[in-house]
Amino acid sequence: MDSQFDLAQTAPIPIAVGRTCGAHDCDRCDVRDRAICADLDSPQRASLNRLGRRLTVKAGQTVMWEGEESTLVANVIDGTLKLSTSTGDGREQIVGVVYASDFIGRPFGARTPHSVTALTDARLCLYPRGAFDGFAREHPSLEHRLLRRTLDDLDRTRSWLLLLGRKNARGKAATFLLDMRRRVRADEEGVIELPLSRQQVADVLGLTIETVSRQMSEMKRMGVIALHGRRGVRIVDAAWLESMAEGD
Amino acid sequence: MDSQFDLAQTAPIPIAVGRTCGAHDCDRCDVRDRAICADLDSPQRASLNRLGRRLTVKAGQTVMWEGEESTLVANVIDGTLKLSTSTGDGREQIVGVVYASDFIGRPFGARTPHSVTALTDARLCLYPRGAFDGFAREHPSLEHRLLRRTLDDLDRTRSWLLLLGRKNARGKAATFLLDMRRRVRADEEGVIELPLSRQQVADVLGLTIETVSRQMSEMKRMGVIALHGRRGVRIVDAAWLESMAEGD
DNA sequence: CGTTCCGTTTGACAGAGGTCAATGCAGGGG
DNA sequence: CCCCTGCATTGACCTCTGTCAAACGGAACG
Repeated sequence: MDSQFDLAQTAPIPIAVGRTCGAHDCDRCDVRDRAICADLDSPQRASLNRLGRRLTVKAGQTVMWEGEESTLVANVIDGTLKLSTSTGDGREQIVGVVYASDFIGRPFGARTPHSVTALTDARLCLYPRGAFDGFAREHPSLEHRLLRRTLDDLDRTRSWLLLLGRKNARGKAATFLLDMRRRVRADEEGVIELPLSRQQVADVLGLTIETVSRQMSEMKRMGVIALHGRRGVRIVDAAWLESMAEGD
Repeated sequence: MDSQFDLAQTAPIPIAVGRTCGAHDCDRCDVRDRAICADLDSPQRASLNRLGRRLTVKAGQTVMWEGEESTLVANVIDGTLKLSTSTGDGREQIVGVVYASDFIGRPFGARTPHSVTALTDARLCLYPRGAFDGFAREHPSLEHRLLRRTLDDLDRTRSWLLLLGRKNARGKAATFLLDMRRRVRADEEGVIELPLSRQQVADVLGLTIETVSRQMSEMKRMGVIALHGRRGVRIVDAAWLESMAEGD
């Protein structure tokens, strides 16, 4: 149901092919004070760093597959990735979108419950799961950050249940745009560059690409938003959008 | 959208009205080895116990309200409760169902993101959030249990996104029944007593009560399940149900 | 044992969104 | 600079699920 884009690009690329480089300098890391390692002191960060490695992935590459053994976890240094699952007959649902400083993978568990695929080129800080688990158990401040982050993820995911279960297409599209406004920085003219294609937006919202397109077009016609090319959106009337998100 | 049942019973009952009793004996607690306090030693459990109190709630009572300040967290000793959110115009979505030994409330956060309402009579082990947070920070083994539990919750919630976003009514109903089979013990004849009314099942699946009812009736007609009264279900052909859950 | 209440089931109908198909258009390559 | 590829938009149609309404039936009560 997702485009051939993903299938074509991800199938032949095992994770080892991503470009890895040796240790990097954690003290100068871009996401140092937002990632889960933020509360570690410099020597602790260094020893965590020794467990892992950097990985650069290109847009479209899949880093982890749904249902496979959970062997890796990672911090996102840079870029945007999607978490997704599929039904037996191939319909896809995106269950999360992660950004710089977010954490991916399944610590303390045998299987990765969803696939992780890069939406943009991305840089990761990759750790073997077993080693990470051990390190985490010995560093409560790390586990604490991970716990808070997981609790936040859970809250956000549960609010998405309300969207998928009870909102109509209009409300879904409006909620999505408001969420993007919070998560993606706009340019000087207030235009947000969506990290997702129309199909991927549909996969987030539990809709078809046609319905998403129709909703966007109609909101544009109404003057709530303006569209700039395929990925650009400018929110013209945020209050109106908010009322739509609640279902009017 | 949920029945008057909830509104009538929950509105006038502030939490303080639930029957509380003094400290209980943690060492003899029913859920002692499954709840998050499982890895504490006896004196640690005792000091946690001193922070909290027992609370007995009746079916229909709401223990926490969506959006209110997060002042309480709790272990479920016994009974079943639902977590729910609503849209501005009153449509409800159940975002989780919790059972004995589960943990409820929002530690390390200002607001409770969803309401918690008892589906059956229930007993809770209630802690002030601030005190619990402090205790948790000082006891990594407790935080570790909480982290694992939260990671499991997140996985389960994400798989529910797939259900709500991409499955049809048939697939939703079938998946729900299979989930109940795992979570609720059947009697000698294999009959599962659902902890949810039809309306509540609808609120879990993002459907209307009529659609749920029709799906159940048709599955009965097909011989996949048998219905016993309002809440009883016996799964006759689990394999068939599983194929329906995947979408055939 | 009958009555009432309320959750559940069933039916008829309508509409939101999915499906299928054609057209439009942005962006990269020759 | 133009063409070509593939995503996006638009349109026509149909299906699934929601809505509204009525009938049913189990449980509690008199």
